[in-house]
Amino acid sequence: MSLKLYNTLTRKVETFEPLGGNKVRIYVCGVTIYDRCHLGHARALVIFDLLYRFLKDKGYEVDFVRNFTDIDDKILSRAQEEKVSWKEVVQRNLHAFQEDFKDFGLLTPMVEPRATEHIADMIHLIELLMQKGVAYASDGEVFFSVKKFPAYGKLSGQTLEELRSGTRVEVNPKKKDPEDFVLWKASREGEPSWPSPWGPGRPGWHIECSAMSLKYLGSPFDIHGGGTDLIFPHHENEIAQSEGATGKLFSQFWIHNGMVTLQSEKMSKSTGNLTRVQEILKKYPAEVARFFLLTAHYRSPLEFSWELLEQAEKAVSRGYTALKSLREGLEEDQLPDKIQDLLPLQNIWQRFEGALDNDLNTPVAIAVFFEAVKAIHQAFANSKRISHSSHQPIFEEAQKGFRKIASILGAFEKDPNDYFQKSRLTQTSLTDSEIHAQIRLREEARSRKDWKQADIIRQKLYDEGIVLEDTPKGTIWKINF
RNA sequence: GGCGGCGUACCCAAGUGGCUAAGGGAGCGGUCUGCAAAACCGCGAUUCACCGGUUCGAAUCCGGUCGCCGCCUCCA
Repeated sequence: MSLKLYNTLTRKVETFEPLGGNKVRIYVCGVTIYDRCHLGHARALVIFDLLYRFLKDKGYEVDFVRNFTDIDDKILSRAQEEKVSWKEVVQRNLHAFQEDFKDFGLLTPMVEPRATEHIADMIHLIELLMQKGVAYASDGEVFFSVKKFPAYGKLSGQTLEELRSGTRVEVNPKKKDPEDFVLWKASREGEPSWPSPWGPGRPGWHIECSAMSLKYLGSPFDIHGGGTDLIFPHHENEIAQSEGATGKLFSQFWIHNGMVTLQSEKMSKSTGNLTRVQEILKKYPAEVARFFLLTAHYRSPLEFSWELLEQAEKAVSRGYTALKSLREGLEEDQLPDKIQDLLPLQNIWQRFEGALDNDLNTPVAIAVFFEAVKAIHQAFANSKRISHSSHQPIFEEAQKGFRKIASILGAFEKDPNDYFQKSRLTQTSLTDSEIHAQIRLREEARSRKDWKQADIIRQKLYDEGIVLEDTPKGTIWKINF
């Protein structure tokens, strides 16, 4: 099975083959830490995390780099607004990032470089660009000369003229051509600055990603990722800088994820049209958010609403319910003696992998998972459970497949009981033992057929966010999301 | 204006030339249950924005129309 990915550079789905044998090198643009992250950031993080997991599973040795932009105009203006130091803004939002994403199942990248820790690398790169004659200094600033790089526009599919016609920003008079972009900025009074051959200043936005990716991955490397909104100008400029400096191809694949929308409009920090990760985690486990982000293909826009998140939660619960039956059936050696339809349970991993091989088609991959979930439910609902079921090998195989799938999705990895009972803090103030005490009281009421009292207890728990289910094995409880 | 993409059931979402148009959620009827919940069974798009065309055959290819979105400015 070979992985096919849509390459923005060629605008085609292409078979992915690493440049360096078994080694895959990926660079993904991370976030600028001037504010709390919203769901759009989460989507990019989750999608590239899935790709990372999938490549590792295929046996590749993956060098995965994801940066933090910790110096730029927004950070400075935020610091000014709040009358705190820019370092404080950075530190606070870095903590917030870690807090927001700690339960998202994001694998730790090989390196998470920060721009401010690579100033020297950027200066070197700029010097190299100056030597090559594609960059020029002007009054303490350094610009990249776009017309010296003939391939400019190859990623965004636009010619220089086309890009020019759309120019809406006022032109910095220090530039020779309006499309030139800044590599190094002169610092103003009170702004952070680093010494450089062109005077004290700070790096432009694009140069950090070139410097850090080239440093940790070399070039060419395999995959460069980020949101579609980064294609122009950020990634276009990265290509210009990196290829201009090295004379070599920068990245062979460019993968871009679609935007998360809110009321059909792109989520964006600058417009305030957003839902923060933090808000979502108050109502749902991170796992539900992660699952939700994978329900659409990564290149499509994904509309967020609380109703859609609720739908995702229902789906996750359904999955866990099946995993719970399967797990307990195997543990207790009480498995169905009949299975109506074996197909959905066979080769689930292969079919799941096949879906992801097709340009990371997570909706199909998830559908494969749910076909198997349904088959488990059917078997357990429509057949007697016996010990030493002749179907045990099939169920064991299915469980292995589920585990493998879960390890790629980064969801359904928990003990189902933990998912149902511990996956978030509810509004409930009740402790485990208090809930069990209530359940025991209700059991007593039920045993004397005092249905009224039993229902009062159940309703009381329901009001506390706890749902009871009476099963043949006794009453169990779940958090009601 | 340029570039890219989308429009599939009540909602979300796959399918990119040919088995009965996946999967999830909601709804309705039924089974189970003291009642619920969960789960199961059944129902639900003769149809894929619209109009033409190509083809033995199209949601899938081509042309046009309408509507929506992203980028062209900081942005995942």
